[in-house]
Amino acid sequence: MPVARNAPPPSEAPPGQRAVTMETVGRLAGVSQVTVSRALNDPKKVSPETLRKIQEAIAVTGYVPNALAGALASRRSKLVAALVPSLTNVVYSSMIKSLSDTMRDGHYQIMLSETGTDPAQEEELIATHLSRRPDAIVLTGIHHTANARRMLLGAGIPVVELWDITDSPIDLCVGFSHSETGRAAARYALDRGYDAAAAISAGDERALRRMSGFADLWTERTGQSVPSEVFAPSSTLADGRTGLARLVDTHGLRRGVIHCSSDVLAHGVLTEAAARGLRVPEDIAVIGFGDQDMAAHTYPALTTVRVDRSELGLQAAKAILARFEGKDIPPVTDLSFSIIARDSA
Amino acid sequence: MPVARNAPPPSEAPPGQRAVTMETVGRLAGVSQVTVSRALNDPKKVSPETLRKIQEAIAVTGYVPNALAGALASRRSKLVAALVPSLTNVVYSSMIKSLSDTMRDGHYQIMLSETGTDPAQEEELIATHLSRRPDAIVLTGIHHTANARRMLLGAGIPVVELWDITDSPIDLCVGFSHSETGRAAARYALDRGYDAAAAISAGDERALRRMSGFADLWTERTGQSVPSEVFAPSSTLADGRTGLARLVDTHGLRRGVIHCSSDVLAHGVLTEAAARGLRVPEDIAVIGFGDQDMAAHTYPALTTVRVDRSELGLQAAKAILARFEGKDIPPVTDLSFSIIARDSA
DNA sequence: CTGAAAGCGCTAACAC
DNA sequence: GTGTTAGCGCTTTCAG
Repeated sequence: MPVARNAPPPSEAPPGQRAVTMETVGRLAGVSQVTVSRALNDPKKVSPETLRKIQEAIAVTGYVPNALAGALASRRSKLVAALVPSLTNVVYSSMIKSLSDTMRDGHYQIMLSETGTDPAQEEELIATHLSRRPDAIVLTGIHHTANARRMLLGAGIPVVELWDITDSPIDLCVGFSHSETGRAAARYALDRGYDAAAAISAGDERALRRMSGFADLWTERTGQSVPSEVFAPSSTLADGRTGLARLVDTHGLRRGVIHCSSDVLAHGVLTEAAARGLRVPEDIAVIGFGDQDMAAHTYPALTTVRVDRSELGLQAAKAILARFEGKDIPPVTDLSFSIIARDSA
Repeated sequence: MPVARNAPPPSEAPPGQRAVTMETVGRLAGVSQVTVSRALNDPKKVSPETLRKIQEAIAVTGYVPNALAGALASRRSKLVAALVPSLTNVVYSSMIKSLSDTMRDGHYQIMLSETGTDPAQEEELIATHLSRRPDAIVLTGIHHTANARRMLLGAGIPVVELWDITDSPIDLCVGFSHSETGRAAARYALDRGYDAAAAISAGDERALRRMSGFADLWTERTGQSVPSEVFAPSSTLADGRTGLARLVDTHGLRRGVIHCSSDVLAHGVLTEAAARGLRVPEDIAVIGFGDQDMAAHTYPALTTVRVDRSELGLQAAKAILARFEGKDIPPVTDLSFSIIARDSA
C-alpha cells in the first residue's frame, strides 16, 4: 500500500486517495455492505463464519471506517466539544484530561479548542464546533455571548459550563465559587494572625473575582485596604516575581500575607522572595490557588486553595453520560474546594 | 428556540433535535438548497439580493451548517489530527498551540488527543482519528507500530512526525536530534570547566536519548562515568527534588554539573538545592532542557537547551499547508536548538 | 442471520 | 446567477 512521497493531490482535489469502503470489504468477504456494518457495530448479529471472513477482508484491505458517514447517518458523532481559555495552562488541561479519559471509556472523543478570554472569540469557536455536530459540549465558565447561548440551546445537546458556578446554567454546570475561594483564603490568613495583606492576580475575570473575594473579606474584617498587582490573564512565574517586587518596591510592603490568583504566581513570589533574601513565611507569607502538582514541592511548600480538577472533569463527563442515558440529573454541581495548609502561610 | 431542561432524548434516540438544514433555509429565502450552499461557500457566485435573503433566513432559523455532511460530500474535513504524549505538558501543548493557530488561519481545526508513551496506544488513537477523515495528521516522535505506519500511508494524507528527527520519515518530519542536545550540553559544561557530572532524566525514550547524549560525550572526553537518576516519563518538580536528593545522599555527589532532561526537573533540582543550602552553581550546577517560560525566571536563572516549540508547530503547519497546495517540499526539517547560558551553570 | 431500499445534509458536476 | 441530478459512505428500517 505505497503512497507517492511528495506527490500529493493539488489543493483542488480531495486530499485522501479513494479509501476502502464497507462495500469493498463486503464484496471481498462475499457479503453485502450492511453485513459489514453489523459486524463492526454489533458482531453478535452476524454468524461467526461470516464475521471471520469480514475480519479477514478488513485486515487485507486495511479498511478504516468512515466516522463522518457513520455520524451523518446515525445522527450521533461520538464527539464531545470542549473549549478552554488556554491549552498551555495545566489548570485547564488537567481537567480536560480527566474529562477526556472518562469520555473515552464511553467511546467518545474530545474536540478541544482554545478560546482565550474573549467571549466573542469563544462564540466563533462554538459555532465551528457545533457545525461538527458534537453529541455534547463543554465550556469553561459561565459568561457567554447572547448569540452563543442561542446556538447552544438550538443544538439540542447537553451543554456543560465548567470551572465556575451559577444558579442559571445554560443546561448543566459543574464548578465552584471563585469569590468564595478568595474569602476562604482571607479567613485562613486572619486565623493565622497575619495583620497585613496584599494580592497579586492574573487579569482574567475569574482570577479577579478570587482576588476580590480575598480583598473584600479582608477589608470587612480589618478595615485595611489590600494593595494589589494585576497582570495578563495567563499568569507566569515572571509575573509573580514582578508582582512581589512591585509590592515591596513601590507599595512599600514589608510584611504580611500575599494572596495569589494561581500557584504559578505564588511560585514566582516564592522565587522573588528567595532572590531578595526575604523569609517565607516570617517576612512575607504566600497563599496560592489551584494546588498544582508542584505546590507541595516548592520551597517552602505552598499553602494553597485546592480545587480537584480531575474531579471536575470527571463530574462533567458523568453528567454528560447520564444525559445520554436519558437520566434526569441535577443541573448544577458545586464541587467546592479546600485550603491546604503547608509552609508558605 | 427553547429547549427542555433535563429532558433529553434517551440514549437510543439521536441526541440532537432535528436541526435546520440548507433546504429549510432555502425555502425560507425562496431559493433552492444549492444556492444556500453557494451563498455560504462562495458568496460572489450569488446575487446580492438573494444573498441578503439567505442571510436573513439563516439569522431567523439559527442555521448552523453540518460540517459532517459537507466533509463527506467534499471529501475534505478541514480537520487536522494531532497526537501528543501528554496534554498537560507545556512542552507539547505550546507546540500544538502554534500549530493550531497557524492551521486556523487556513480554516483548519485541530483534533487533539493524548497518546501516553505507549506506541500501541498511539496506534489505537491513530485509527480513531483516521476514521474521522482528517486532511492531515501530526504525530509526536518517530517511533510508531508497523500497523500504524500502514494505516498512515493508506490514508493518503500528509503525515508529520514532530519533535524528533529521522532520515526516513513516514512522510514529513519536523524536529531536531535529541541526543545532540545532550552532547551540546556536555560540551558546554566541559567548556565551563566543570569536572564532575550527573544526570536526572524522565523515563521516556527521547528524554533518555538526551541523557545518553550528555553522558556519552562526557565519558568520551573525561573517562568519567555519569551517575544518573531516572523517573517516570512525565517529569515533575518533585522528581527533580528527589533526583538531587538521591544523587547527593546515595551517590555521594558533592559537586559538579547536573544534566536534566527537562526544565521542570531542573527547577526541582534548584528547589532541592535551596532547601539544602547548596549553592548554585558553585556547589552544583544545573542544565535544563526546553527553555520553558519559567526558565529565565527561576532563582538562579536556568541555563538550558532552547528548542523553539512555536517554530516547530509553525513549520509543521506550513509543511501541511504547502502539501495541500500541491507544493513539492523537502520531507525533513531540522530545526536544531541552542544553549542558553544563564546563571545555573 | 442477511439483504434491499431509503435516506443523513451536503458538494460536485452539469444544465439552462 | 440558479436549479437539477448524483452521489459521499454509512445506519436504519423493513423484508425474508
